[in-house]
Amino acid sequence: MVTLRGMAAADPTSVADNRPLDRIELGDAVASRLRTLILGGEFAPGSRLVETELASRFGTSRGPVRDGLAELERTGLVRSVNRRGSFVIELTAADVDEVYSLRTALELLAVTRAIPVATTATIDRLSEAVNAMDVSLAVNDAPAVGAADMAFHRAIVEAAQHRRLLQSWEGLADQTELMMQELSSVRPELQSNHGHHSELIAAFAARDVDRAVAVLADHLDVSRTTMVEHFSS
Amino acid sequence: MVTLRGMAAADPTSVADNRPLDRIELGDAVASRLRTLILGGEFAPGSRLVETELASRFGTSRGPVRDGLAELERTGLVRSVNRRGSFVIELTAADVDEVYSLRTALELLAVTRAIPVATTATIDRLSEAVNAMDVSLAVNDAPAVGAADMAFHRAIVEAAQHRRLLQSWEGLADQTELMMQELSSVRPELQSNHGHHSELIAAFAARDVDRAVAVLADHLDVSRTTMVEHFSS
DNA sequence: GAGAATTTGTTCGTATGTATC
DNA sequence: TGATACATACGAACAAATTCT
Repeated sequence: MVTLRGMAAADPTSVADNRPLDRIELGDAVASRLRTLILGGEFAPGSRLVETELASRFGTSRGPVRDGLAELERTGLVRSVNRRGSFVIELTAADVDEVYSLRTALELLAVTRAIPVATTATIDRLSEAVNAMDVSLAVNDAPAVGAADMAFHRAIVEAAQHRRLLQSWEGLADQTELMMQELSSVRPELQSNHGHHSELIAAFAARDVDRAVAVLADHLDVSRTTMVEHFSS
Repeated sequence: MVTLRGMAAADPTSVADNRPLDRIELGDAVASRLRTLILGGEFAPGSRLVETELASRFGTSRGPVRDGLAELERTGLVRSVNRRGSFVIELTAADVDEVYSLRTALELLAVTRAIPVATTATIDRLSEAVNAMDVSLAVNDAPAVGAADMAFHRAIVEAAQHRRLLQSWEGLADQTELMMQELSSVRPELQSNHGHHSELIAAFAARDVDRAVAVLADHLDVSRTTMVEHFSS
């Protein structure tokens, strides 16, 4: 029977985001906590993620754990094989190349679409992200620097107001952050390209798409080179 | 009632999707068959997808149905809201714009990376897809034309040998095919740009990246314009 | 607005497939 | 290679939330 309930529902993404933690579905909570554990190094790359073990650790049953693992598989942090289980991804130089080439394509599209619709609020958000990065740099908190760096890039992508673009980009964000953690734990001095970030904000303020594209492409290329080098050795 | 498991066991060779159902998990089977139903118009855009109804239709429990719905949510064909259920997406002109702008960015990256590593096998696969499209055009099988068109573009993306690029692109393929079905059911004469496809193959054969990028960008822009126009009215 | 019905989220038991000794 | 242990895939029932009458 056709009911009236099929009508357009509210935007699910806006519902899921800022909500008290105990109201979130367990599957999302599992994904969130497991993500933190992986990015924090608790589960090293290649580790097996056993459903029953995670279920008892998080105090739920295996159902929500399956949901959470599926979500993290979507973001690329976890890889699942039929009947064999789930594992934390292991990153090679080829993976770094894939992530950065794709991020470049996506973020260049993002600035192109973002600048024409940017407001002062957009600029403010970018500046805040840079400030947060400076603060974390000052206290030598490498994980926080990486997170702030990604927040900066996320702000650019969000400014494009392009749902599918953001979704694709999010499929690379966690993997990028994992790379950053791995790099900064060995070579903490290689973090940040503060100059690039400021230049990019200036290009946004001037609504100069060409310059923003050039700066961002250069910025990502520098990062990519550093990363590829690290993961090749 | 024909169950997925039962059907696979009874007659593994001739299933509706010509895929070996007995070797894949039920969740994937549900996703595959539900995708065909949606793209075939059985479930119209906006339709509610009730887990219990799908479970009885496919002869499984709700577990695999949930897995299948999650998979189709990943490809963008289905949208789920916490505690409210899953729905077939509804496409607006804004969605068309998003899909095509993102597809353009992804497929331009694809040709750029594919041409340097292309072999004669790559060219063959592209030609086969064009031939399949011609055959379907000759017999006025609109859904098959759309499927063959997407197979052509998929061949380009696969040729880039870039896992994450393919994954991102697949998040748009089903949505594009849904658009094509909706368009061709109303304006069947608007399908195909055969000239563009041949030109693109020529550019591949000549290893001319610049020309391939130009042709593909033009091709996608023409398609986008047609689509946006249709979905605006 | 309250209660009933429907539907989703969750839990747990069972069976099958995988890995190991 | 064969048997055993273990983890995942699936099914069925319970509980909570949303929608409809």
